[in-house]
Amino acid sequence: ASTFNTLFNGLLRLGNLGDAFHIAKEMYSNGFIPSYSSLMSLLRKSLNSGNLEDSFYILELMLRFDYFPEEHSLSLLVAGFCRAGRVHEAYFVLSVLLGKGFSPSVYSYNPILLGLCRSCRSSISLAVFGSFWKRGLYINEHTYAALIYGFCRERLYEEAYRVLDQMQVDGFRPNVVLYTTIIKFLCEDGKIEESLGVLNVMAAEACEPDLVTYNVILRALCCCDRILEASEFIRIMDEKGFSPDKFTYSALIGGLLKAGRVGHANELLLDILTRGCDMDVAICNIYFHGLCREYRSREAFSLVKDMMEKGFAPSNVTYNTILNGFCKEQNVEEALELFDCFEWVGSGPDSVSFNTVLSAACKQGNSSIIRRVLYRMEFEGVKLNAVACTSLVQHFCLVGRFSECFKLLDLMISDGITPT
RNA sequence: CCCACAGUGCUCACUU
Repeated sequence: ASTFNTLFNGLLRLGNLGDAFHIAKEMYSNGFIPSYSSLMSLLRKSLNSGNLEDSFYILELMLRFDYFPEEHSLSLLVAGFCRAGRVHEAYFVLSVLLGKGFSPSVYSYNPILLGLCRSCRSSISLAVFGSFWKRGLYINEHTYAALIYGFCRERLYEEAYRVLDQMQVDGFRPNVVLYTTIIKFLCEDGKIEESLGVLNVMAAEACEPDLVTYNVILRALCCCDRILEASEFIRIMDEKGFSPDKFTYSALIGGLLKAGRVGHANELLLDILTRGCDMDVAICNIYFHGLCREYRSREAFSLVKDMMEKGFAPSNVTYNTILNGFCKEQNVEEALELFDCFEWVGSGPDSVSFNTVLSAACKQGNSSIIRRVLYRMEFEGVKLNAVACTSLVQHFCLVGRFSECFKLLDLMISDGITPT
């Protein structure tokens, strides 16, 4: 056993997690027991490296030795799965632990509730919450917040308000973040009056709105061309000592553009850009988008390159905007070539990047480009989503290839993609 | 003791 332990700890210290895990498994099959602290150390390192799979198996091995994980590590694993959209696995981990008599903390089960809510399964989330409640697990304001978030997102406001009431009955006070969440969903759903009502509730509850709250409301007001009310809010903000940030500006400009106030939007945009304090990507992207809308996408692209020389860091949205511009000008083939010219950030081109070119190719009926885009998506591991499927279905219907349409519909059903 | 959980802007098809 001491040989194994020495080896295990050495590998661990070297950061060779794979082999360390292997040794631990060997120990298990030979009837030796590694120490709790060394297995926890392995789990922590694995989690820090961001590998959920390995971490999962390490935890599984620990459970075979009847070791429970540290709360913090467990929450990292659970939250990691949830963030990756793998709520199922997170839930599985937690239920196994519950079955063994372990009592997880809010940090481990709140992410599951939120994960369920993010995937539009708020009712299930509520049921899970109910079962946790019955087991007597402690809950906190985030527990309620997750449910309220989910119900609002699914536009089930009655349910959301019910949870909000219950929360207060249970002795928790809703905070700014929670109220702002509700306000945001109401605004997105076009229920501005109701969202302003929530603002009044906040005032009654002595809960002060913050800059985020105001940014949400300003955007909503600008979107439906209620500029006077927006200016009134700006005055109030000023009175309260809030100074606008980059979110405020992009919310205002974006909202004005949505309302078709191109002139006002440009005025504000140029004002900010020429003042040129710190260049914000999102605000620059709005400008690039404006150029592209006027069929000046090449100009936009050279501008991006020039600005990069001066230290500007484009985002993937910047690149997607340029792609969209090229496609609008019917240069779809060239847009596809641009994929290799961009210095993509993070995990590379995303579904919007591909959808932009794919939908343009579908509109043109250019099956050669469609094939190449699909191939590349496969290669990059980007899955077809509702937007991509809709574009393709439309294209196949147009060219009379109905069998392909049905194949796509099958794929959508099996992948759980909701048609629009 | 610390650490780990929720809210805001910019880009894609359809719809209009």
